[in-house]
Amino acid sequence: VMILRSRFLDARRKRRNFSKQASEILNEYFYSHLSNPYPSEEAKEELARKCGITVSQVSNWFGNKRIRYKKNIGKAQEEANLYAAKKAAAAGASPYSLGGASGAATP
Amino acid sequence: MSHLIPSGHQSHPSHATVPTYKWMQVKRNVPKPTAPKLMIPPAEFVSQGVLGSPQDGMRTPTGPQMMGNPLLNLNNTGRTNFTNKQLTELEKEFHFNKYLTRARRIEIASALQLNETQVKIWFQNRRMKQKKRIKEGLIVAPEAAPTT
DNA sequence: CTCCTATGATTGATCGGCGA
DNA sequence: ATCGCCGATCAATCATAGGA
Repeated sequence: VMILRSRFLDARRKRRNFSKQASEILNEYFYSHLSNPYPSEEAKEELARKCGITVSQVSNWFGNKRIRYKKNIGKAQEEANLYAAKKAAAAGASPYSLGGASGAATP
Repeated sequence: MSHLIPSGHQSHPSHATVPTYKWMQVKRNVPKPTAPKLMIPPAEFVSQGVLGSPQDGMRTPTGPQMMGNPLLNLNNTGRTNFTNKQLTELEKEFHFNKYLTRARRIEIASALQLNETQVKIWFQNRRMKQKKRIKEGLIVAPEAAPTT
Protein backbone atom coordinates (compact mmCIF):
# COMPACT_ATOMS: atom_id res chain seq x y z
CA VAL A 1 0.00 0.00 0.00
CA MET A 2 1.32 3.34 0.93
CA ILE A 3 4.21 1.58 2.46
CA LEU A 4 6.07 3.65 -0.01
CA ARG A 5 6.55 6.18 2.70
CA SER A 6 9.77 4.67 3.86
CA ARG A 7 11.36 4.44 0.49
CA PHE A 8 12.16 8.08 0.82
CA LEU A 9 12.12 8.88 4.46
CA ASP A 10 14.05 5.87 5.55
CA ALA A 11 16.41 5.62 2.65
CA ARG A 12 19.14 6.08 5.17
CA ARG A 13 18.30 2.63 6.31
CA LYS A 14 20.60 1.38 3.65
CA ARG A 15 22.37 -1.13 5.73
CA ARG A 16 25.72 -2.70 5.13
CA ASN A 17 26.97 -5.55 7.22
CA PHE A 18 30.14 -4.98 9.14
CA SER A 19 33.26 -6.71 8.03
CA LYS A 20 33.82 -10.20 9.26
CA GLN A 21 36.76 -8.94 11.24
CA ALA A 22 34.80 -6.15 12.87
CA SER A 23 32.15 -8.63 13.95
CA GLU A 24 34.89 -10.80 15.33
CA ILE A 25 36.24 -7.99 17.45
CA LEU A 26 32.82 -7.06 18.73
CA ASN A 27 31.91 -10.63 19.57
CA GLU A 28 35.20 -11.15 21.28
CA TYR A 29 34.56 -8.18 23.50
CA PHE A 30 30.97 -9.17 24.14
CA TYR A 31 31.73 -12.72 25.20
CA SER A 32 34.76 -11.83 27.23
CA HIS A 33 32.58 -9.39 29.16
CA LEU A 34 29.47 -11.47 29.25
CA SER A 35 29.01 -10.69 32.91
CA ASN A 36 28.56 -7.06 32.04
CA PRO A 37 28.55 -6.36 28.31
CA TYR A 38 28.20 -2.62 28.67
CA PRO A 39 31.32 -0.99 27.27
CA SER A 40 32.10 2.47 28.53
CA GLU A 41 32.12 5.38 26.16
CA GLU A 42 35.88 5.08 25.92
CA ALA A 43 35.71 1.39 25.21
CA LYS A 44 33.14 2.04 22.54
CA GLU A 45 35.39 4.56 20.90
CA GLU A 46 38.24 2.12 20.85
CA LEU A 47 36.07 -0.63 19.46
CA ALA A 48 34.76 1.78 16.88
CA ARG A 49 38.28 2.57 15.74
CA LYS A 50 39.32 -1.04 15.60
CA CYS A 51 36.21 -1.98 13.69
CA GLY A 52 36.20 0.98 11.42
CA ILE A 53 32.67 1.94 12.35
CA THR A 54 31.10 4.74 14.37
CA VAL A 55 30.50 4.80 18.08
CA SER A 56 26.79 4.80 17.45
CA GLN A 57 27.15 1.66 15.42
CA VAL A 58 29.02 0.06 18.26
CA SER A 59 26.21 1.05 20.60
CA ASN A 60 23.63 -0.34 18.21
CA TRP A 61 25.59 -3.54 17.91
CA PHE A 62 25.76 -4.08 21.65
CA GLY A 63 22.17 -3.12 22.10
CA ASN A 64 21.06 -5.62 19.51
CA LYS A 65 23.46 -8.24 20.77
CA ARG A 66 22.29 -8.04 24.35
CA ILE A 67 18.63 -8.18 23.49
CA ARG A 68 19.07 -11.00 21.04
CA TYR A 69 21.26 -12.94 23.39
CA LYS A 70 18.60 -12.73 26.07
CA LYS A 71 16.04 -14.03 23.67
CA ASN A 72 18.12 -17.12 23.18
CA ILE A 73 19.37 -17.97 26.61
CA GLY A 74 19.53 -21.70 26.63
CA LYS A 75 20.14 -22.07 22.96
CA ALA A 76 23.12 -22.00 20.73
CA GLN A 77 24.06 -18.89 22.58
CA GLU A 78 25.93 -20.82 25.20
CA GLU A 79 27.65 -22.62 22.45
CA ALA A 80 28.76 -19.44 20.82
CA ASN A 81 29.83 -18.26 24.21
CA LEU A 82 32.23 -21.08 24.82
CA TYR A 83 33.42 -20.78 21.29
CA ALA A 84 34.20 -17.15 21.55
CA ALA A 85 35.53 -17.30 25.07
CA LYS A 86 38.00 -19.98 24.23
CA LYS A 87 38.92 -18.27 21.05
CA ALA A 88 39.57 -15.07 22.88
CA ALA A 89 41.75 -16.84 25.39
CA ALA A 90 43.68 -18.59 22.68
CA ALA A 91 44.21 -15.41 20.78
CA GLY A 92 45.49 -13.96 24.00
CA ALA A 93 46.13 -10.77 22.18
CA SER A 94 43.08 -9.01 23.40
CA PRO A 95 43.78 -6.25 25.89
CA TYR A 96 40.44 -6.86 27.47
CA SER A 97 40.38 -7.92 31.05
CA LEU A 98 38.27 -10.88 31.78
CA GLY A 99 35.23 -9.46 33.40
CA GLY A 100 33.78 -12.82 34.21
CA ALA A 101 35.49 -13.21 37.50
CA SER A 102 33.62 -16.32 38.38
CA GLY A 103 33.98 -19.39 36.52
CA ALA A 104 37.15 -19.41 34.79
CA ALA A 105 37.08 -22.53 32.95
CA THR A 106 40.71 -22.94 32.40
CA PRO A 107 41.83 -26.12 34.02
CA MET B 1 31.25 -4.77 41.69
CA SER B 2 28.88 -6.98 43.40
CA HIS B 3 25.77 -7.17 41.44
CA LEU B 4 26.76 -8.95 38.33
CA ILE B 5 27.24 -12.38 39.64
CA PRO B 6 24.78 -14.93 38.53
CA SER B 7 21.79 -15.16 40.72
CA GLY B 8 19.88 -18.30 41.22
CA HIS B 9 21.39 -20.76 38.82
CA GLN B 10 19.62 -23.75 37.64
CA SER B 11 21.97 -24.66 34.97
CA HIS B 12 22.69 -28.10 33.83
CA PRO B 13 25.57 -29.92 35.38
CA SER B 14 26.70 -31.25 32.08
CA HIS B 15 28.13 -28.80 29.63
CA ALA B 16 29.68 -25.64 30.88
CA THR B 17 26.50 -23.70 31.04
CA VAL B 18 26.95 -20.03 31.05
CA PRO B 19 25.71 -18.42 34.22
CA THR B 20 22.76 -16.15 33.97
CA TYR B 21 23.83 -12.65 34.80
CA LYS B 22 21.53 -9.91 35.90
CA TRP B 23 21.56 -7.95 32.72
CA MET B 24 20.11 -11.01 31.07
CA GLN B 25 17.11 -10.89 33.35
CA VAL B 26 16.42 -7.22 33.10
CA LYS B 27 12.82 -6.70 32.23
CA ARG B 28 11.34 -3.30 31.79
CA ASN B 29 7.86 -2.17 32.51
CA VAL B 30 6.79 -2.28 28.96
CA PRO B 31 3.75 -0.08 28.43
CA LYS B 32 0.69 -2.24 28.45
CA PRO B 33 -0.08 -5.40 26.65
CA THR B 34 -2.82 -3.38 25.04
CA ALA B 35 -5.62 -5.54 24.73
CA PRO B 36 -8.42 -6.44 22.74
CA LYS B 37 -9.50 -4.13 20.16
CA LEU B 38 -7.81 -2.37 17.47
CA MET B 39 -9.24 0.69 15.95
CA ILE B 40 -8.00 3.15 13.49
CA PRO B 41 -10.65 5.81 13.09
CA PRO B 42 -8.82 8.05 10.69
CA ALA B 43 -7.42 6.21 7.73
CA GLU B 44 -4.28 8.10 8.41
CA PHE B 45 -0.96 6.50 7.75
CA VAL B 46 0.99 5.33 10.67
CA SER B 47 4.71 5.69 10.54
CA GLN B 48 5.46 2.11 11.30
CA GLY B 49 4.18 -1.00 12.85
CA VAL B 50 1.60 -2.88 10.93
CA LEU B 51 2.64 -6.37 11.63
CA GLY B 52 1.05 -8.58 14.16
CA SER B 53 3.22 -9.81 16.94
CA PRO B 54 2.68 -12.95 18.86
CA GLN B 55 3.65 -13.39 22.42
CA ASP B 56 3.46 -10.68 24.96
CA GLY B 57 4.77 -10.72 28.41
CA MET B 58 3.15 -9.49 31.54
CA ARG B 59 4.81 -6.84 33.57
CA THR B 60 4.05 -5.12 36.73
CA PRO B 61 1.36 -2.68 35.80
CA THR B 62 2.40 -0.36 38.57
CA GLY B 63 4.59 2.18 37.00
CA PRO B 64 4.73 5.44 35.11
CA GLN B 65 1.60 4.42 33.34
CA MET B 66 1.35 7.44 31.21
CA MET B 67 -1.47 6.35 29.03
CA GLY B 68 -4.91 7.60 29.64
CA ASN B 69 -6.03 8.59 26.23
CA PRO B 70 -8.19 5.81 24.82
CA LEU B 71 -7.87 7.08 21.31
CA LEU B 72 -4.21 6.58 20.68
CA ASN B 73 -2.96 4.41 17.88
CA LEU B 74 -1.41 1.82 20.10
CA ASN B 75 0.51 -1.06 18.77
CA ASN B 76 -0.27 -4.54 20.03
CA THR B 77 2.67 -4.15 22.32
CA GLY B 78 1.39 -0.97 23.81
CA ARG B 79 3.69 1.25 21.89
CA THR B 80 2.10 4.29 20.28
CA ASN B 81 2.23 4.55 16.56
CA PHE B 82 2.49 8.21 15.81
CA THR B 83 0.73 9.30 12.67
CA ASN B 84 2.56 11.22 10.01
CA LYS B 85 0.47 14.21 10.87
CA GLN B 86 1.57 14.08 14.47
CA LEU B 87 5.18 13.60 13.54
CA THR B 88 5.05 16.44 11.08
CA GLU B 89 3.62 18.80 13.63
CA LEU B 90 6.08 17.76 16.29
CA GLU B 91 8.92 18.17 13.86
CA LYS B 92 7.71 21.58 12.88
CA GLU B 93 7.48 22.66 16.47
CA PHE B 94 10.89 21.27 17.18
CA HIS B 95 12.46 23.46 14.55
CA PHE B 96 10.80 26.38 16.19
CA ASN B 97 11.86 25.51 19.71
CA LYS B 98 14.09 22.73 20.88
CA TYR B 99 12.45 22.98 24.26
CA LEU B 100 8.85 23.30 25.20
CA THR B 101 7.21 25.28 27.92
CA ARG B 102 4.48 23.67 29.94
CA ALA B 103 1.88 25.73 28.17
CA ARG B 104 3.13 24.93 24.72
CA ARG B 105 3.34 21.28 25.58
CA ILE B 106 -0.27 21.24 26.62
CA GLU B 107 -1.32 22.97 23.44
CA ILE B 108 0.51 20.52 21.25
CA ALA B 109 -0.58 17.49 23.18
CA SER B 110 -4.15 18.58 22.88
CA ALA B 111 -3.90 19.48 19.23
CA LEU B 112 -2.25 16.21 18.35
CA GLN B 113 -4.28 14.02 20.59
CA LEU B 114 -1.30 12.91 22.61
CA ASN B 115 -0.40 12.92 26.27
CA GLU B 116 1.73 15.68 27.63
CA THR B 117 4.17 12.98 28.59
CA GLN B 118 4.34 11.67 25.08
CA VAL B 119 5.03 15.10 23.72
CA LYS B 120 7.63 15.64 26.39
CA ILE B 121 9.28 12.34 25.63
CA TRP B 122 9.15 12.94 21.93
CA PHE B 123 11.03 16.20 22.33
CA GLN B 124 13.49 14.58 24.63
CA ASN B 125 14.21 11.84 22.14
CA ARG B 126 14.32 14.32 19.31
CA ARG B 127 16.95 16.40 21.06
CA MET B 128 19.06 13.34 21.65
CA LYS B 129 18.67 12.40 18.05
CA GLN B 130 19.85 15.76 16.87
CA LYS B 131 22.75 15.70 19.24
CA LYS B 132 23.77 12.38 17.82
CA ARG B 133 23.59 13.64 14.29
CA ILE B 134 25.63 16.70 15.04
CA LYS B 135 28.13 14.50 16.75
CA GLU B 136 28.46 12.39 13.65
CA GLY B 137 28.93 15.44 11.55
CA LEU B 138 25.75 15.37 9.51
CA ILE B 139 23.70 18.60 9.53
CA VAL B 140 24.73 21.94 10.77
CA ALA B 141 25.97 22.55 14.24
CA PRO B 142 24.03 24.63 16.72
CA GLU B 143 24.50 28.28 16.22
CA ALA B 144 26.97 30.27 18.15
CA ALA B 145 29.25 27.32 18.40
CA PRO B 146 32.76 28.38 19.15
CA THR B 147 34.63 25.89 17.04
CA THR B 148 37.87 26.92 18.59
C1' DC C 1 14.73 -16.46 -8.39
C1' DT C 2 12.13 -17.44 -3.92
C1' DC C 3 12.00 -18.28 1.00
C1' DC C 4 13.95 -17.63 5.35
C1' DT C 5 17.11 -16.18 8.78
C1' DA C 6 20.76 -12.85 10.41
C1' DT C 7 21.62 -8.22 11.33
C1' DG C 8 22.01 -2.97 11.39
C1' DA C 9 19.09 0.99 12.33
C1' DT C 10 15.13 3.47 14.13
C1' DT C 11 12.24 4.95 17.85
C1' DG C 12 8.51 5.24 21.65
C1' DA C 13 9.17 4.53 26.10
C1' DT C 14 11.80 3.17 30.67
C1' DC C 15 15.61 3.50 34.27
C1' DG C 16 18.68 5.92 37.31
C1' DG C 17 20.91 10.16 38.43
C1' DC C 18 21.08 15.43 38.62
C1' DG C 19 19.68 19.83 39.38
C1' DA C 20 16.36 23.59 40.07
C1' DA D 1 9.00 16.64 47.41
C1' DT D 2 8.33 17.21 42.40
C1' DC D 3 9.34 17.64 37.75
C1' DG D 4 12.10 18.08 33.37
C1' DC D 5 16.25 16.75 31.25
C1' DC D 6 20.14 13.85 30.07
C1' DG D 7 22.48 9.65 28.75
C1' DA D 8 22.00 5.00 28.22
C1' DT D 9 19.24 1.27 27.35
C1' DC D 10 15.32 -1.51 26.25
C1' DA D 11 12.13 -3.76 23.18
C1' DA D 12 9.69 -4.18 19.14
C1' DT D 13 9.91 -3.47 14.37
C1' DC D 14 11.51 -2.24 9.82
C1' DA D 15 14.15 -3.21 5.74
C1' DT D 16 17.80 -5.22 3.65
C1' DA D 17 21.80 -8.52 3.13
C1' DG D 18 23.11 -13.14 2.69
C1' DG D 19 22.50 -18.10 2.61
C1' DA D 20 19.89 -22.53 1.31
